[in-house]
Amino acid sequence: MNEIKRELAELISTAVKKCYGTEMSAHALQGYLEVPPEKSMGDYAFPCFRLSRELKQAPPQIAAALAGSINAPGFSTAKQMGGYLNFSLNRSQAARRTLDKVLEGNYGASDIGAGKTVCIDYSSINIAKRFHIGHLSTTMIGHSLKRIYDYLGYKTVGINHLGDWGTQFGKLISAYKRWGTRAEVEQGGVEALTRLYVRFHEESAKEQDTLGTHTLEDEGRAYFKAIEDGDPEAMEIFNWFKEVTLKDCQKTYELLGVSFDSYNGEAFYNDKMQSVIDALREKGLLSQSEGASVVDLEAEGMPPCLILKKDGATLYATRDLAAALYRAQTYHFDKCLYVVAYQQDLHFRQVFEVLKKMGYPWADNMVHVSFGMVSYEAQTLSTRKGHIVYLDDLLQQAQEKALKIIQEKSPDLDNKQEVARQVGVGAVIYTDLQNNRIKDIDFWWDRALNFDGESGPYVQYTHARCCSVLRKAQAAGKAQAAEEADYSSLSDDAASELVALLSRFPEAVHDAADKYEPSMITRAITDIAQAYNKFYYDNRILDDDPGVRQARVRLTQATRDVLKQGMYLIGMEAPERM
RNA sequence: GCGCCUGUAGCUCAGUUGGAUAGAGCAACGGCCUUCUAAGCCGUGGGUCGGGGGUUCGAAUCCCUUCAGGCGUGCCA
Repeated sequence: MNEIKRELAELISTAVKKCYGTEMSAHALQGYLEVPPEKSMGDYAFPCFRLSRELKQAPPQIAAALAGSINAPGFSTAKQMGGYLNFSLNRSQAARRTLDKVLEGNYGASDIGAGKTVCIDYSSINIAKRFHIGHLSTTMIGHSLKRIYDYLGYKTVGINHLGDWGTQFGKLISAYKRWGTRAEVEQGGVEALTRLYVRFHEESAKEQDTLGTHTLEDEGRAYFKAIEDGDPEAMEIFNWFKEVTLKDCQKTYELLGVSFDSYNGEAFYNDKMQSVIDALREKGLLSQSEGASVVDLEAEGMPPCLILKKDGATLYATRDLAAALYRAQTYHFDKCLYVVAYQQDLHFRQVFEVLKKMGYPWADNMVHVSFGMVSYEAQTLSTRKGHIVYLDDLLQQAQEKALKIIQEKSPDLDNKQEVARQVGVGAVIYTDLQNNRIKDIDFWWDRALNFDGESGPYVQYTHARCCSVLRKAQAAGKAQAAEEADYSSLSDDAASELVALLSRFPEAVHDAADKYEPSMITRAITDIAQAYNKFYYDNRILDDDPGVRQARVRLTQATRDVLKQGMYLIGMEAPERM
């Protein structure tokens, strides 16, 4: 994966053999290689403490012995520093190799996923609810993971597991039939549906307080029963509500650049649960407890998994089991990811455990990719209290702010609206994928709309800056053939740091996939942008010397490509001017 | 009560399967545009890595314990 590390590991392996006569696999040694805390110590370090036991010698002596027997001119020098064996790469050569590799194209891509399928369950919106900031993480983490796995050669299936089942939809139909009109819903979209739903609750509460009756609640339940039974009128209205919701959300998805391969949600699995229940019975896993049918998980240290209520109705877990089985049969996945907030941690552990008990070997390939909660100015999000930030409002504000800055700083830009969209939306996405997903997010407007420092616009700006330099290079007809580049001009600290970061980008992509952590890519491109900006100030790219100029132009090209690819992998667009 | 997660600079967070003097950004203050995009760059200040034990040549990282916060804990999803 990282050629440089691999070769260093081979050098160490050979040296160990030569000095001590001991066989140590380069592959194992490679894992020990690390980056020293300071540039002056070298580019890679090998801690010899790990070998002292086996080689029966003190670490500094091992380091000294190995350093003495390593001789790789033109590649790297090795020296002993305390218990470390430190390598200083030949910077020109490292630059040449890294840039050649990056500029080949598809840098960081891989075929390790060839022939394998990953299902990703993300976003999973609820019908008749507006898209708000609480839905952003599942949407963007899932979308990013899809792009990352695609890039590593996997076949990916993006699934929007719609929340389209439950009594609330019966209530919604009841409310619509009592107080709603077709035109109102056509025009108002999800907001109109939400108003109807809120009114239902108000009227129902009023009814119970003043009359002590439950006519509305009963009516809502009856309509849900009608949906369950496939009543044509109820189904017609319900399906229409679904369309209205999806149409509304589609606008936001388009803005975010997010798409799905399947919208099979809870309703879709309605007729697929009986076979799950039958299978559980057959395998003798179902037991009765307090009137309900459950799978006992006491041995696994978990509360029982509820499969059927005492009235025989199915539950959330039943539906998720049916969905898992369907996905296994339909997609033959090698991995099935659920990008869902950590509140549902226990639920997924139970469902996965039940699948395991059912004897499905693929049960081990189910992963709950959990993430933190979103609050708004230190308080819980609440639709009813109006303490909420809708995603389209956030994206709108972000775009407006971006446009204002563009008008200030780049009044001559042609496609201001377009760039404002890319930058505004990019800022929101970046912020969402900036930190480890497990962290809770407390939303504050000023933070969300921060365009300075470590931010989406910062990375985009650096990319645009690269593009600008490259345009100038092109315009001046100064683009030279690759062979003429003088890589020794990339030996300064700023350039070699940038080269080192570029060389580690493929590892970041792999790590992000392994850990289901898009933020690792966000961080990698932020570091690269920082390194480039430093390099940019220390050096004049379009130097008069053709060889120097060519080397710096190539480094700029490589930076642009990696930034663009990295942004793509987290779902950001990369404007060429801003 | 029990289970899971989180705790690092004033704030938001990084910190690679344990490694060298714990790093960024924001905020504060001070510099840098007659040179390729100043949404940028450079500098200054700022830390009992929640506390206490332990393992180790070495701990922010692993183990135990304790404190604080969040989430979950049977018929919602």
